[in-house]
Amino acid sequence: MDPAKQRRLEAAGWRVGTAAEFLKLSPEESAYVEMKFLLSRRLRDARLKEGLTQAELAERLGSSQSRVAKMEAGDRSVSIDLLLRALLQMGLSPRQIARVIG
Amino acid sequence: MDPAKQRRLEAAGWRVGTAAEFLKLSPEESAYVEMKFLLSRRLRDARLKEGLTQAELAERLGSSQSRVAKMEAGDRSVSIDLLLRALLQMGLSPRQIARVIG
DNA sequence: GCAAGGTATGTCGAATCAGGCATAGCACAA
DNA sequence: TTGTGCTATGCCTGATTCGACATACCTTGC
Repeated sequence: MDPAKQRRLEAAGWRVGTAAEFLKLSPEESAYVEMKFLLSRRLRDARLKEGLTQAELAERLGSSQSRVAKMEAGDRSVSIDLLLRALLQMGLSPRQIARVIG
Repeated sequence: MDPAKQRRLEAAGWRVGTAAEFLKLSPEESAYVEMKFLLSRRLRDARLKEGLTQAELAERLGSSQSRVAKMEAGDRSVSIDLLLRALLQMGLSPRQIARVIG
């Protein structure tokens, strides 16, 4: 957020902070959520790069369109395990995956 | 395995191969298992480096000694999610974790 | 030998996560 | 507008994973 906007909001009585602050996440929880977010975004990029729909990717993964949507959204019901398996299935190497989270 | 030993075994009628071959793992499955193994070994190293017993680490993680043993063994019942959370709890940064799997 | 401290293994009930279905939302062409 | 293709969301049910407990299995020192 740009500083000017933040000043305007705070002048209007709003408190401005990060999602982690709002949700009272510990540093470890924040890092976990961040890693998950990065992996989910990478999955979406990989799918779009191959010109696939969520349904097509789902079929390739042996899953469903709705689950792919949730994977890409970093939904609470999606584990990092699932994201990692999906990315490996998309042909990413462990090294490439490491670059995503590091 | 050293070549001489392999020759001896094969001369005795044994077939020699990798775990992945024996278990008929796809490349993706192999990579997944490998990542999990690397993470579990890193957790053990981190624990020993701090001079903790499994029980002490378990308490720090809000878990149990038996589960820590399984984490370090890369047991089937242990998810990569759990290993990642444990490593973050041990103070590793996402960057350090990336170096483990990459 | 055996006792103690640490680690591994098997099992359980509870919690979480999986895939799948239904359907809502959303953008765009006809 | 309506229809069509794609994506998002809510819920259900079964599978997996969780922490926990009991107990077996080492080592090491007595």
